[in-house]
Amino acid sequence: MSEKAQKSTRARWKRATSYDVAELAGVSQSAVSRVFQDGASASKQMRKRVMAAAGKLGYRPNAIARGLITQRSNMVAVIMSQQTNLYYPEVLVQLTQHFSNHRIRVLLFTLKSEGDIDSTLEQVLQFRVDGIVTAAMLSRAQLATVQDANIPIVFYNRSLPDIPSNSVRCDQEEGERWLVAELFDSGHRTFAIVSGPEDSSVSTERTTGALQKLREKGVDGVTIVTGDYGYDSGRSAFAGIVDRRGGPPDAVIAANDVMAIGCIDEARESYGLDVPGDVSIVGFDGTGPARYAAYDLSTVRQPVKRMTEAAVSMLIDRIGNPELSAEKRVFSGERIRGSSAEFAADLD
Amino acid sequence: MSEKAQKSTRARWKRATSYDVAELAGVSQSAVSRVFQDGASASKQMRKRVMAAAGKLGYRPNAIARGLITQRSNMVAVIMSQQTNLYYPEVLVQLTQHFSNHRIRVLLFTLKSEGDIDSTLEQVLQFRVDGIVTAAMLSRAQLATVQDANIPIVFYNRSLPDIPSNSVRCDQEEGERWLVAELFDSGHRTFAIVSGPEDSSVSTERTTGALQKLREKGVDGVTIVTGDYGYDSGRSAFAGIVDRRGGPPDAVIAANDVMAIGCIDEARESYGLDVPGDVSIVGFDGTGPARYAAYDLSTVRQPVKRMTEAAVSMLIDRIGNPELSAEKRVFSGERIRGSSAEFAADLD
DNA sequence: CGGTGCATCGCATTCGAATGCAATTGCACG
DNA sequence: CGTGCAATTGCATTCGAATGCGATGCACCG
Repeated sequence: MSEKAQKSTRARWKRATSYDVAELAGVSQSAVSRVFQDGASASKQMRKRVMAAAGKLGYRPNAIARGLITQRSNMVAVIMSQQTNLYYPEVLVQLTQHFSNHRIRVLLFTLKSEGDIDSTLEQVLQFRVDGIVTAAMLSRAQLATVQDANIPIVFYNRSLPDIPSNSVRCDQEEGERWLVAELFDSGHRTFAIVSGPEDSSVSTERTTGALQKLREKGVDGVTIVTGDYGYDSGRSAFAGIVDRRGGPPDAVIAANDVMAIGCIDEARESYGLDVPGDVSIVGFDGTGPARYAAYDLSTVRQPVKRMTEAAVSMLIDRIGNPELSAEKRVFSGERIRGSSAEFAADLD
Repeated sequence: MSEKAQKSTRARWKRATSYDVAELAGVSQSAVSRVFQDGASASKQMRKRVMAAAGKLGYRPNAIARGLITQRSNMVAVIMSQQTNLYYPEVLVQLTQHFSNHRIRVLLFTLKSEGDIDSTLEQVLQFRVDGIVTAAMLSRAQLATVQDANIPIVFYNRSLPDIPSNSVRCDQEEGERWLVAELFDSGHRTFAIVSGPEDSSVSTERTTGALQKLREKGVDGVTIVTGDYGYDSGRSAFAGIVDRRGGPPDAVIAANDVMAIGCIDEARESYGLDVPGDVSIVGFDGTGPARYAAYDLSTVRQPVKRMTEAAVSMLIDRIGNPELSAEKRVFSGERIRGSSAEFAADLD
């Protein structure tokens, strides 16, 4: 196993290259290269000799050098805005998993704020990734930069209107409209919204969807407070709502599950309210905690598995064929009726 | 911005190289290379000319090619066993963040099971990463492979006993002993343990720590059931415990917070038990949900920020100086008294 | 005005593997 | 045993940037 002694001229130890293997096996470097490829032609005995020598030297092909000559790094960049949103880790893991089935590796980029994309993007481009999946919004100029560099890109849960670009997303507005409709139809008349951070496009869409339906139903006087997707911000948001209105509304619509849970806890603990008796609270995402018995949220679950699969296959298709025209795929969320909101059970 | 028209002989578009820039600027390729480096010597006007040409061509240095010649990929591998454990995503994000402060990128590897490390490791090695952080256990042979390849590696939350290797971890056993001691001292006498998956070394340590202290206190007849770190497994684990014992124990020690929450829900909902009145339940990790008012777990929080910082700086030190001898850093967890377990408040 | 030293720049080579092309081998068949 | 075709193999070049070394220029000093 560990017979690396052969050339260890004291300290400096260089990793074996295909030339070393070739020399030891008494063949050419190209032969070695071919043995370590899939479709290449090499005789059975050649394979054996080369593999033997390679094993002895502990040789493995250098993916960096390979990438240089083949113009394929076999890496994709995944860009995520570093948010408290519990929902992204799952996305990340799924993406990684699916890509790895195609022998592609994920190079991870997280953003402190959605602000410093520019420098991040520069990095991404320098690494010559084969493609990009971004869960952070890009400006028109930034997208243009990427396209000029000829790198396929897929937007996750966001898309630029009127611009041909690839995206996979969950219909946030539709989901939110459903939640509101259910609340309204089961008798709720006063509403408050806890939105996410200002720079989150997902939050914007959710808020828009909710307001749309509320307006349609003729509801006004909706209190809107801003959170940061975190638990504490949910709690203080609820307090803020009660404060501003002088009492709780019939229903609170939180931009994600975690804040919804924060609202519930604050309602119960600090105001002694019954949820859903006194106030109904709904979330969005359908992440783990939404199912916890103490909360049992009504929410909309994003079909993460299907969405990530779609993103991966769209990207891979474009890597293989850059001429493919843009495509946007929109998935409906799965509607979940929990018990933290009083929905009329017989409707729908 | 988008003046990429210059050489677009129809379709095939090649990205600008340092030679293209050199030609346009009327200087040598080495000059271009030097302008794009930190410590290199280049006159002010040279900088200007080159930057102008580079801007016109949309040139950016090719990190792949650079990596080949400098023998530094500026990438590190992070290996995580794909687990439900809510706690890892945070670790991942933190690691990425800290590495990026050192201009190092994270190449992510997730494992379906801790089993297929071998193939994963092979991949890692092929990509010539500068270092590795692993949150999955490696066998002795696997570690040897990595060390033979001369790649610094840091274990996260696990370490090989008796083998000089770098690791950063939280003292799981100590934390668990504290939890058990508190429970015992406040009167609990019958115990059950919900462990994590068999192949999770972290779970093993936690269970060991708990059993240690229990034995020390003279407790026996401890029921042990196995879970998978997930919510549902927590619920069924509790049911299994009651089933096997013919009733609930005084206290349940879950290997992580999520399973603890599952236990609580099952106890309350399916058995009508009061937590912590009838049964005390403790967890481990100190992740977000542990603080939710409905659960308010007694748990041990891992100091993620400090641990990840430590891991990153240890690794970077070793990348800079491979001769540094091995080091193990152990952090104590932060002890959190929630209300899901009845601890005697006046002690300690 | 000649000499010394430093900053700057270009030349040529290097990193490790893939691949087009040509040369060689092997094999089947007549 | 000769021919033809296909499968192997080797040679030489290529990918894009970094860097040791030598050449040049310039300032400054005596």
